[in-house]
Amino acid sequence: MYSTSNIYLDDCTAEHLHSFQPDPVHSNSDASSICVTPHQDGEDAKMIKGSDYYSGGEADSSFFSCSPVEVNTSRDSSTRRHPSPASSFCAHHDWNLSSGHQAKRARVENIIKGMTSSPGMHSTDVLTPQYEQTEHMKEDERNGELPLHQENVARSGISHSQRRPQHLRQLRTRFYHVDEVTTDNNKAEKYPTWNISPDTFPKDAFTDFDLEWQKYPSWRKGKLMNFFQPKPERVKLMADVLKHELSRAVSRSVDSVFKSVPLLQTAPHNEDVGIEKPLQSSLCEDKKIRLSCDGYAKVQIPDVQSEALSLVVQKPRLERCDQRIVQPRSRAPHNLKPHQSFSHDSALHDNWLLQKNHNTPRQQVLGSSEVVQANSEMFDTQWTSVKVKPKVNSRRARSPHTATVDPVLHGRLCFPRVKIESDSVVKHHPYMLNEGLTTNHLKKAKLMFFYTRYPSSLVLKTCFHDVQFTRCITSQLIKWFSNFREFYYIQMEKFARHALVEGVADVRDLTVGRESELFRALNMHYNKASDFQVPDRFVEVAGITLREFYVAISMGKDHDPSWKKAIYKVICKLDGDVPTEFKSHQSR
DNA sequence: AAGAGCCCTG
DNA sequence: CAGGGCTCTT
Repeated sequence: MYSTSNIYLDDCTAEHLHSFQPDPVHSNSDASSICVTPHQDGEDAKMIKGSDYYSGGEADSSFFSCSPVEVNTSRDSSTRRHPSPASSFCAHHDWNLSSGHQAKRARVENIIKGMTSSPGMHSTDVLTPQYEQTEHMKEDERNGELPLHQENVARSGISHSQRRPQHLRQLRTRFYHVDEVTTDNNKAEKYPTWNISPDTFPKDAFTDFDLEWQKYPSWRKGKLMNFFQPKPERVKLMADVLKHELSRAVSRSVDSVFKSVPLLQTAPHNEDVGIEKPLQSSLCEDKKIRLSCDGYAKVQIPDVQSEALSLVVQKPRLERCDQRIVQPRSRAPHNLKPHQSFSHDSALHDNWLLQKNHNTPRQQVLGSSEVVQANSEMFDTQWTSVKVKPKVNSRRARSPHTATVDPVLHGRLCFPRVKIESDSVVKHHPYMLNEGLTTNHLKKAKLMFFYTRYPSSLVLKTCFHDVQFTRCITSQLIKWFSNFREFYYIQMEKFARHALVEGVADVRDLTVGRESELFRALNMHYNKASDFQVPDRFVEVAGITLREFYVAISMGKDHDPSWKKAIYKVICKLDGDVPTEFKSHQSR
């Protein structure tokens, strides 16, 4: 009897299995995915909210193709007794029903069919031609019923928020009718009529029933039949639906909380600690995450709130960072992203932008009216595209730890030669430490060079909080800065000699401006993208360095093998503090 | 002796 | 940028 429907449902099962692919594009054109995707937990739930999900007219039509009969929502049962197009699929049935019974049965089948219509089937493809074949006499009536359906299909321009309630209303309506069908089954004819008020049932419990229906073969194949069974069975089904809906809603809520809110963002904000006593950080290191010898991360939550907690404070608040903060040079502050989630990269980028906002007093004056009321979310836009790159350190790339690390932690730990394609993996392990340095660490180190040419290991540890400091890591960082200095001094010597050759007579004429060639060379090296606002202090230090070289060379000191050391001594004293933002736990 | 830093090289 | 040798300082 219901073989046709069941076969159809089986087909739909396959479709829905496919539709579980979290592919928004796919969803767009796949009606079944509309029904299935909501079932996907957490991350995929975002897709539902996304405009993609309901954006296309095709999606609209697909959605409604799920329930071609639902549009027949009139309470006038007398006009509903017609064979549905679905009944034509049941050509092999040998029942000798009255036309009225056939019509009712066909309607039920049509409901089922509508619920499980295959992906990409436009409602009109399924429904209209057969209607035209079998329902000529009902043409006027259908025209009266379809508008709700077709109007929605045609209304591709309306927003998701506008459409969604309509979807829900129709889903509800559908199930009222299903209930009506089953209720009428209990009546004399054992066939549906359409007299039951929708108010009989808790509407919201069924808003997604259609979706659930298609997700659970047992419901489709078994429970479906319950609609034609005595009321106790039906009530049981309703109860099942309600139970499932409730549990699913709870699950979704929990998932969404844990996925949308970085796990420890809810932890007490510890930025005060990081800002007010940044240099104490290393003293607290041992309270933080420790990595066991086999490379597995061992997370320890400190007994006392300290740097370890601050480690998980992912987003600095600009307004608290520094009074010198002004608007970024090149990015508008309103470039906000609705959802901000922490990631390895975004953290670095936050830092990076915070640095960018670090300006000198002169710039403060100029930009004081544009002080960023920073929402740290604004930074993610630029950084989410950056993937964790293989560690820079080739030596550590050969670390045996790599092989033993939990794959889930891999992304967070930024192990060498691991290309992390999924930010989601990276984002959800805020307690993890990097075992190695990444290119983002290198970028940060370069930016730090604008403030300090000779960072102490303490400063390095403070600024690279997310790195498990080993001797190797420390020496690598030191080596980086050694290389930075090398380039810096080479440039200085080069330009000093060039100035001498040029015939610059007075040292006071030797200045470094932001438009100078020397500055451009330095900026290109340490700030290649030029997206960081180089602090004026660095420009000043560069000028001093240049003049030191100029004087030394002009005085012939360069004949001394160690003539640069005196200059180094001067320059190292010009080191300034690294801005707090570099230290406040966003070193990645 | 150990470590820091510079220099040179690839 | 990394590796290695070298010098210098502690």
